[in-house]
Amino acid sequence: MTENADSATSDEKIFFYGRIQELPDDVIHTLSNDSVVFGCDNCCLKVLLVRHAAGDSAGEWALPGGWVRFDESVDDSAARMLQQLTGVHDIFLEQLHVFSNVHRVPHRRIITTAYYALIRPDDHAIAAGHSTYDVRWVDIHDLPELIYDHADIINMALQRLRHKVRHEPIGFNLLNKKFTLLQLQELYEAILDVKLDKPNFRRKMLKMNLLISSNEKQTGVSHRAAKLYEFDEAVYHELEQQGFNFEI
Amino acid sequence: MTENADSATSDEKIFFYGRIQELPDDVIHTLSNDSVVFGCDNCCLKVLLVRHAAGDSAGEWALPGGWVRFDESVDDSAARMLQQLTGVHDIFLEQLHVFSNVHRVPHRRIITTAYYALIRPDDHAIAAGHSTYDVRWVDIHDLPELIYDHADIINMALQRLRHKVRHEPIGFNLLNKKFTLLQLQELYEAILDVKLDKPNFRRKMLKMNLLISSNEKQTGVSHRAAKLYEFDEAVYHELEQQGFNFEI
DNA sequence: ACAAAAGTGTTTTGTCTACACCCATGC
DNA sequence: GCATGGGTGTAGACAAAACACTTTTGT
Repeated sequence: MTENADSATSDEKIFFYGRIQELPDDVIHTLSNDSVVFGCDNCCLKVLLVRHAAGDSAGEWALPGGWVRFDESVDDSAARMLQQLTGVHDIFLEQLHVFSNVHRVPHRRIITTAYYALIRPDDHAIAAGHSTYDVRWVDIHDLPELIYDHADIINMALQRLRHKVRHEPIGFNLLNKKFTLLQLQELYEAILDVKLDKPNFRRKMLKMNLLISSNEKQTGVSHRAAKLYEFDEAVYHELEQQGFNFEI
Repeated sequence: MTENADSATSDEKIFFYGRIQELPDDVIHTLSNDSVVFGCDNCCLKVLLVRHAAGDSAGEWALPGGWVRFDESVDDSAARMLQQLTGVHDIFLEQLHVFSNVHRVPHRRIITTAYYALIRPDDHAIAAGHSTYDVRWVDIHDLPELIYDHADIINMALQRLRHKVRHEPIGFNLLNKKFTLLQLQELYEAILDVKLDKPNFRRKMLKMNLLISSNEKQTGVSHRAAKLYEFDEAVYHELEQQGFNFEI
């Protein structure tokens, strides 16, 4: 993963690549990346969107994205972009799909590899605090109009997230390291847009043996404090080898 | 889907793009496609590989692949390549992953979008009958050494197939339109590399209501002829809307 | 008759669901 | 003491696994 975040000029290259007429020399001009960054706050599923503060594209919302440099893989370019945007690395980041319709960007041929990323509440602030551009968490039910095919990209990302979250324990990447069972349940309810039965959800989760019960408890709540759990990645990978099937 | 299969020169462009030093003008020079074409024969899972008959790459096996033209999407480029290779269109064809390591192809920067395809026994002959190049079905357990990162690509495709086949009824694309329940079972056994219980498998399948029982029976077998079934796509899409979950 | 696969039935075991219930804590 | 969520128990419906069994057909 390349990591030369010389912000001043790099940021210029990251956002709204489509609108920058003079491209840098070190990028592949037909290839970009775009990321759907999911976050979960107050039981709402949100997506990170960016908007140019000024210029002819002012006011238009888009997914954060950037160019692919000659000296990096496409995956790395997406990770670099995310690192510059959120300040966080080692984020859950996976390829979603290549969007390559000939006319997806007017007057240009730009093929984009779309990614989806999951980030924890602890890291939300960093993302939202970007200065030069308008960067904002937007509720998934309340998306503005977006440039190009970015709405399609979000759509597919959401479908993929919904599907994947039911078959693999990736949801944990949307929670802080330690969480209560109810938080986990509410996360699933937010993503899948369903109501789940509390006792049954608890049992199902606990029976999988994927949760390490820390000895800590919730603090600052006006009711009985819940136990905090952590996701046990090691056990998961073991079980995975044995053909274990995570199902929610 | 573009369909100008002027074989003579087009075939030249399709195979072994990596070895062609002079690229055509109408393609994006950094972008290719590669497809893992799965077929199932005699209860064996196979992959379609190609080999140059002559030249300095003679004897080296590779996935069938080609360049992406300026006037087509990447998906279309893969479909076109497959159509030229197998003579069949409307094949099951899905994006797998973008492979973009900087050094995946020596001395060049080529980013490939990998696909996986499923084709029916009825169409195997066409594929294998290609003239100019060596095109061959190879058992998945008996793969030769492959150029570049093509082994990785097959690996990922196999993983994806195994995963997907358990959660979505895509396996039917590897069988002819009409099939017996045992053929279906053997298909699953070949893909997943497991033994399944016949009575239970039958019941599970039939209970899903995804099979139309034609009134025809198997012919030319030296035992009681089995009923032939067809996959009912219409019913599947209905059930899918209602949140139906195909699980094997 | 026998082989080979088609197809059915049954018992056991476990898992999912729905819902009733008690527990701990802050206000 | 009551609201709020934490956490447990349980009966009934339902589905999975294992395996014994009968039926049909070609040789």
